[in-house]
Amino acid sequence: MTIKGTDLYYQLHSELCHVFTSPKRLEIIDLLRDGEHSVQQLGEMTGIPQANLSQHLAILRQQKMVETRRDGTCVYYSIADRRLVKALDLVKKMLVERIKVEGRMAAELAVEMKK
Amino acid sequence: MTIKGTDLYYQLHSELCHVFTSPKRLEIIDLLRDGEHSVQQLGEMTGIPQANLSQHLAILRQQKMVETRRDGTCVYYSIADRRLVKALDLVKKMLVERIKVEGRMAAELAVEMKK
DNA sequence: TGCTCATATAATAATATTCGAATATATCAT
DNA sequence: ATGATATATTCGAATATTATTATATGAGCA
Repeated sequence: MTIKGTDLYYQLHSELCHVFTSPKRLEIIDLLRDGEHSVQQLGEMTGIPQANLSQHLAILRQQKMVETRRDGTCVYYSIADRRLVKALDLVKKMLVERIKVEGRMAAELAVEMKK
Repeated sequence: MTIKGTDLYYQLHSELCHVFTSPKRLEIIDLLRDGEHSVQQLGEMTGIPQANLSQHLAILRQQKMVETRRDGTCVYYSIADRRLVKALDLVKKMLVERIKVEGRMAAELAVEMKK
């Protein structure tokens, strides 16, 4: 008996991936990639309003994508599982490659249209 | 000049990841993992109604996650970029591991409560 | 051409997600 | 305890996503 391939599995998997479908959350993850940051620091770096930032961090927490450490009144966030970064990097590579190809196509099209 | 780290980049990245946030799309991707299938076959395997299936396939197409090949009236779908599968497998591993840990915790909790 | 099968698209209703404003909690210093 | 700072939560409105029904396209065949 395994959970793989069941409705419940796909449900949980999609809930996990839901974390990736907000530009703001991706930016937060990117900032945490090289080490922990406090909520305040993240706020300054991203410009996201406090409440909204806290909401996004709550989603990351719920999916156990980040860990927190309290120091006084500050809470420091960090990546909980490096595979998260690895998975995102794979998708990033696909994206960057596609943008390059499309950029090239756009350039070629521009040349064509001059003729 | 690079697109990485820009608002546009995170926007595009989140749109790509949007593909992963539907249990049905994850199931479709899983079925295509080992080779192409026609829309009809996918319909039979998943039980998803034709129109809805077609909509999900359209989203996968838009994000260039799948390729299509026409043979007569049938359209065969296949994975366009293997990194897609690789990225999903990383997330899957995280998920399976977590379920195992939580299952163990639930079992321990049950034992505790008997006492 | 007209018919049928396979697939795609459009429109709509139900549902889920996002963000901002207000409020609550937690820690520290006085 | 009171006040100040940092973070979290709740609620509601705007927006986006999903599934269903109906309709359209496109290929093959009589």
